[in-house]
Amino acid sequence: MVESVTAKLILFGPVLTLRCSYSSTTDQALLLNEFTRLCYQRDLPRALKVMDSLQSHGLWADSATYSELIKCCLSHRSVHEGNLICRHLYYNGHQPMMFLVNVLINMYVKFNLLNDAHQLFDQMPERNVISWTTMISAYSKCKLHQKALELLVLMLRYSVRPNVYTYSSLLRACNGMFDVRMLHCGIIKEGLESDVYVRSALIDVFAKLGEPEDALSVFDEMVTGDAIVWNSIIGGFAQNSKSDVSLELFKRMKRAGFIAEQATLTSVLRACTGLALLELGMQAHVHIVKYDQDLILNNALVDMYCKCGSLDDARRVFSQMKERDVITWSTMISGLAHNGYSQEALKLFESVKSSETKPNYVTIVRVLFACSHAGLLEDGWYYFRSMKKLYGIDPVREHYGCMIDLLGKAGKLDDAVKLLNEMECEPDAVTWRTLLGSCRVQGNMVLAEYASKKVIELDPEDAGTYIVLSNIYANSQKWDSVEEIWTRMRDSGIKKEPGCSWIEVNKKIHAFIIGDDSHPQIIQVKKKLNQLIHRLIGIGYVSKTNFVLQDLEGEQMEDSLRHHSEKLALVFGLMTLPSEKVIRIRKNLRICGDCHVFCMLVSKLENRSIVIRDSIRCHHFQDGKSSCGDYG
DNA sequence: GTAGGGTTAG
Repeated sequence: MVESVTAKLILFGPVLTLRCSYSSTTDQALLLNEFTRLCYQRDLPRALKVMDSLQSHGLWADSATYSELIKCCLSHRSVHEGNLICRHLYYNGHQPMMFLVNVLINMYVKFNLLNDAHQLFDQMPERNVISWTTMISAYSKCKLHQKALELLVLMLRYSVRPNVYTYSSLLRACNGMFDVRMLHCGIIKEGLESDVYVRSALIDVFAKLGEPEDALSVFDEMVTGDAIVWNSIIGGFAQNSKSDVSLELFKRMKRAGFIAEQATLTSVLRACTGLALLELGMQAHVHIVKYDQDLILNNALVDMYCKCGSLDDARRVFSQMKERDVITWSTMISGLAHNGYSQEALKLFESVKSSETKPNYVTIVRVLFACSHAGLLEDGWYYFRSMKKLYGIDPVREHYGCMIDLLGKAGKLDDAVKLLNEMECEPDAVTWRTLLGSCRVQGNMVLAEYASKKVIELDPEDAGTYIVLSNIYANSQKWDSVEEIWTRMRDSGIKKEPGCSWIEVNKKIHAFIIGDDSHPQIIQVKKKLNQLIHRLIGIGYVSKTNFVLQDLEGEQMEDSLRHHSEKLALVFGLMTLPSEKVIRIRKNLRICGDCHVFCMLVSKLENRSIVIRDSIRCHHFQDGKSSCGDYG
């Protein structure tokens, strides 16, 4: 490493030694003065010229002056000039002060030239905590967490004590709880846990690793905080599917007198998206108007409107955006498909070509998702086969997953299996679950048994797999096998997630859970539901009894379907919302075939628009039809 | 004097 720096110096040296015109001490002092003046004026070109003359005299200015000049290089992103300064400082075996080397290392880090930074670091005769922290921070930012931790061990070996800067940098590099616990102990031992940066890093890393309780306890122990720590905790919960906690914390933040900025509002939108809270999301939109050209916020807004099933609003925000990036396009493509407009999604993707944006692998995943959601087999094959050639993107698991779904749902299970076997990466639980889903649609029990075995091997805790398999058996009246599955689930302590639907009425969220009568108006709701069912039967409604999970007969069988949570939420909506208002429901699981028919008929009978977001898509019911076509 | 924090698609 040292050799390469020396090589740079030799290359640079001889040219400059020719320009020697100053000789007396006064001249030298004047030259140094001139240099300092130019550096503080940030006049980079002239300062560099004078630097040449200094070098030919073997003169060096003071460290603060060079530090100014380097700042100037950084603000202009002038890598070449930064290199010239570095060579000058090491010219002729000169050793710059430790402080200045730290500044240089930092410069290389900011230029993303980690090797150059590390080279200077390696040849330092002495290093202080700042030298170490600069390198650790650099590796943390590049997600080279192992390297960052190695440097911590080394610095301790050199008896340099880490400080709050070191720890806050290091925490960002953690990707396992072991490292976090170890660092957390170090932080407490050194008495550094009250530092606000350390705390926000701890909160972020706990949230990132799916330990929101730990994140919250670090947050709650804090005596003083600032807006960014609030953003950390609100964002942390929003990213971990704990949107309700995130919104509660947002309320607390406002009560504490903090103003919501872009980052806060983005997380709040994400939380609204997670809970499908359109009304609240729209309220947030009002506060966002002053940041109307903030790209990240607008992206979050588009996503919120799409996932809350309000496509017109999403389209409006999208079309008014002055700047769009790959996330904007991917979000809108995905959002259209999510709401049943796959053809429009593909058209939009075609128009990405005339924009400046280059699609990335996520964009292609969303395009294939659009194809699979509408059964667009030919389009799917076209995009899948051409992605490498047209966009230079190699297919990964998610791309294969969409294709397997597309083929399987289109009845081409053999082709789906063939593609699964051809995958360059190992299929994971999600891949096999996708195939299993297709087996349910196609009623292929043999393949379903094989696929579910694979899913259970890879993800034994997932209740959904057992449920799908039990559904397949139930459809074929194989009640012994159904019973066997349920026994197996009981024995392994795996619990089925109960079906739950939520509806927002008058700024309050009402939850309806299957088998749970705790909603205060549940008796009226059920009574009204029964009346509605009778009226629907009058116009031809027949319960699709094969969606029942247990071996029940006749009346009982119909009853358990009758009380699916989305039906209860829908009836509650009919009872409480004004007739012109769209009824919007979010459900945690997929909507079942019976409820799907039920909603279509209700939309016609009651002349209502109904939007139900289930675990993978939005269904818009209007005038007896659903936006998802046959691909529910 | 030089080193550390929050936000968007999957």
